[in-house]
Amino acid sequence: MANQSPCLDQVFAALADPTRRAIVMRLCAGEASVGELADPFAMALPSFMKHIHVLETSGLVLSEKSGRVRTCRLSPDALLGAEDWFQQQRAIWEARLDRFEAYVMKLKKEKERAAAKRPSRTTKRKGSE
Amino acid sequence: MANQSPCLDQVFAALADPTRRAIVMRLCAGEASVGELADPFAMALPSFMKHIHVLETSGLVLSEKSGRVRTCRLSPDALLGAEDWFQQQRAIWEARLDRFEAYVMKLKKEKERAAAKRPSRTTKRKGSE
DNA sequence: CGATTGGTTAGCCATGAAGCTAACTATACA
DNA sequence: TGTATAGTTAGCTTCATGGCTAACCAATCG
Repeated sequence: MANQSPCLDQVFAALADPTRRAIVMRLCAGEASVGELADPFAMALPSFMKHIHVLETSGLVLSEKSGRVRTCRLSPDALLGAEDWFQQQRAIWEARLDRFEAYVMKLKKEKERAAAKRPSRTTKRKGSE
Repeated sequence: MANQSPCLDQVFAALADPTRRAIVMRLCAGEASVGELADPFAMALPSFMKHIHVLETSGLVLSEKSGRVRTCRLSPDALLGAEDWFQQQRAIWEARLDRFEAYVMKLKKEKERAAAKRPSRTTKRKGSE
């Protein structure tokens, strides 16, 4: 019952913006100052800083200021947490698919057995593979 | 150079909402009607339908109506696409970490070699691990 | 010291997202 | 045929987001 997702909200929201995804991608390659990060974007600094702030409050990015330059780096935990979520969903999804496949196989076998018993009923299924 | 992300925007935005994540999780376990999906949520139907619509336009969910009931199911592609994004970032991140580690190792060796040459300079580094 | 650079704060605006109610459509059931 | 069920559409509020400008620190550098 524990709602383990209060941070996923913010992580996904942060990653929903292409600018912020680009920042994350850039930071994957190594830490950088705000100015360096902002450079490729045609955007006023304050606007850009908002993105940085969103990334920070989501936990995706850490930063600290030394002198007058703020250096940002990736905090892998949030990223990994989000990736985990996908993997969990995929696990459930795939488990279901396996069960479904097993079910289909069972049906198939039963049908074959039935067909063997009374061959009168010919191939009368529609597009079921 | 191809900007393969116009959909990631919508996928991540869709997943940023806990209601919609819950819907996705529910659909991982198998398809369901809108009514079934909406049942656990204390929310007016039209509001809930908006979430369904967001999930559909993001490509995460497919639905079709037969009779008066609309049945929803997960479309795994978008989910996998988003998961891919994480894996790509992690790959870059880890490659960098490896390079960084190699670099640190190199520094370490050089330091040891230097220390072996002139043992005068004792342990004079500050908290660098 | 004074100017420049790098970032920050404050405040404004437009848009969109998330919720609601009310009214409507269309299928299914009696 | 009439009524209940399952969604849908329309339209409204409220609040968050993403962008801007202008003014403001605070380190550096000449």
